[in-house]
Amino acid sequence: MVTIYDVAKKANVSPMTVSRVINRSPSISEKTRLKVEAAIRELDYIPNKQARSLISKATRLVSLVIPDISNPFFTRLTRGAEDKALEAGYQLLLGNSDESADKEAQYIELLLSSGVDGVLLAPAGDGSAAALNKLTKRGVPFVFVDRIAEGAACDRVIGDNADTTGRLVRHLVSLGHRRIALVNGPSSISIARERLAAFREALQREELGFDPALVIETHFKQDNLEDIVRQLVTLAPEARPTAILAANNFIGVNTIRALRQLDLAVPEDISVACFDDPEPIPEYNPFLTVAAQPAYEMGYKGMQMLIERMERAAPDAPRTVVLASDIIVRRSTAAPPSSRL
Amino acid sequence: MVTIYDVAKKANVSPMTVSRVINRSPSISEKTRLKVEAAIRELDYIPNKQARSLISKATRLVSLVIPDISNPFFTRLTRGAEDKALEAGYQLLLGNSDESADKEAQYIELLLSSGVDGVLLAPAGDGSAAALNKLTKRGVPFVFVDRIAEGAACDRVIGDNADTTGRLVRHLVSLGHRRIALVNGPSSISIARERLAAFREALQREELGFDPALVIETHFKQDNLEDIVRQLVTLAPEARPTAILAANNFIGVNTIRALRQLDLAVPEDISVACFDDPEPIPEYNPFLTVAAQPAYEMGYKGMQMLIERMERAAPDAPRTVVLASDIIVRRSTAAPPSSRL
DNA sequence: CTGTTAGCGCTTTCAT
DNA sequence: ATGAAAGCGCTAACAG
Repeated sequence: MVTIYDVAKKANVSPMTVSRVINRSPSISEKTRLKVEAAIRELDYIPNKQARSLISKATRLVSLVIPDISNPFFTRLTRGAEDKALEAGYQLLLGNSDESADKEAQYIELLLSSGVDGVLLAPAGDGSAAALNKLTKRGVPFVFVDRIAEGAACDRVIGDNADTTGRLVRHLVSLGHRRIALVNGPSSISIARERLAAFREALQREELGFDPALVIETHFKQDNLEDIVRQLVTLAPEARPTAILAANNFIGVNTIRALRQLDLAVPEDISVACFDDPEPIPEYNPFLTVAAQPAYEMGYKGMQMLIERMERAAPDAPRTVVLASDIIVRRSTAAPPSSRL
Repeated sequence: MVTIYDVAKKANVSPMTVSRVINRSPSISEKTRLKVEAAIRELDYIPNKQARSLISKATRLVSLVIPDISNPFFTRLTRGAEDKALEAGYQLLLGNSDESADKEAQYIELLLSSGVDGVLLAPAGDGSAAALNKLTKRGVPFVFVDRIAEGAACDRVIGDNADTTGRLVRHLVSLGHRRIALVNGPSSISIARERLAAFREALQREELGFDPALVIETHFKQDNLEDIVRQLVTLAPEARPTAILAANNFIGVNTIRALRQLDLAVPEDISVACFDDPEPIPEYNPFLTVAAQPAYEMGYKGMQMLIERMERAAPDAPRTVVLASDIIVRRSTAAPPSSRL
């Protein structure tokens, strides 16, 4: 391995001078600098980050911890985070928590020993707070994206769940739907709580009653929704929902699969809309009506805020950035069957 | 920061003893071990990886360099790679090359100074070889996934392009197609070359002539394919293709978009099939007929081979693993218009 | 502008 | 089974 000593010897200077050249110290004569740079090139010298980090306590490593990179929403978010990280000279360590607070905690433990400079996180739930305390204790800043964990005061970039939910409900009501079901994520996750609260408010605003039987809680990654959906569609005709709002793209897609298994046509028999676009590639055969959250921007902005924290360029008080969604109306929503009689 | 010295003092032993406990050295008395472990827990001590790496020359960091995480094929591949890495105690550094050899080279430069133990790579093209030489020179092993760069003898996990192309062509021919176009990726990328060669062989096997006008080279990330597609569909009726084979999911999807813009219906007017499924989530409204490559397995197996290299548990000779695809017939392919008259 | 000294946190080596 | 000394590659702090 080539070290500064090798370079120093070749350039006939002290190791410290080499260090100064690497770090672009201004107090180096042009002549010496050129001499050292030549030696560096000749020897193909690359500074050892481990040694530097040992002194500086900074690694230029950041981590992004998300539930699952396979979900197109998080894929886009990841791409945004990576782009910003690279721009600022940080490298991105990727971790999937699979919506498990345990796996997330394990991962954070790993990060602690890797010495990451910061963590961008879509927490698996409020149970994340314990692991996050360890980060705080070690002075590793973190920022929430998409979701937050209760009990941690830190920067966050989140979607406007109230507004978005309201607009989705508005869309369905404007089509003529009066009984709308919500298939939600676990209430341990902030976005599920916010979406439920906004759902109730939206129903009230539309002067529709709230029927607890039309709200079902499942997991954001649950793929078999047949039982849940059957429960909804086998309600008495006057209680049965004519539209289903799914709290994320996974639930949306799997709701449609379940409806198909139950021989119900979307949107003829029942309408479906969801949060987050399941389509990864600009549309060619899109089906689901969705509230498309700006996932790329969430990742990008979240990383930007994290970098500001790491570089102590942010005010002490936690900041909140709220991003709006686009409602994209596609084929999965239409007027309810009754209004078409 | 808590160091082994702090732990040593608290446990009334020497730092070396603490080091032995951390590293599970067998030559430690049960009693001492317990004492040290208690001190570690009390002080919330976490070993500093930078210091360890400085001595061991290993970082337990691996990198995955792919063209674009946004492509569902690479998303799945990434998930496979991450799962295997975590299993083996490695952390994954993610890099997007955007199909640019320059960006890839820059990224590899970064990796070199980060001291990654190995790199899993879907090279942007044959131009990658130069950057890869630097890895070789520094003794950093790398493994190819999905694609290879000419001029580097290393392990690889690739798809069976010959067989897959043959089966896709077979499918189209069996529907009655006689004139099939290939919209391919750049010939600087191995999979594009292999798919073209296999395409020619398949046509020959099916006793169809090869028409160079029906092969068009574009980029795997090009999103506006209108000109290219127009060029194909405005050929004289007897020369016009009745089916288009797209060399990846992006090209497939954008071919369909372009056809739509040209007011051509798929599959009524023209059939389309492609490599790699553009669907990220188990089917709910799939349209494109595809050759689904086992992306997750590619990532997983590739990472496994890389780990074997890093840990010197592999034979010297480069290994090649070839994985087969599934042909999934969906709605975008049907009999050609002529046969339906 | 350049060099010397010391030490970051840990482990290797050699003693005991 | 345990410890003392030296040093991994680099830079902060000081000296000149």
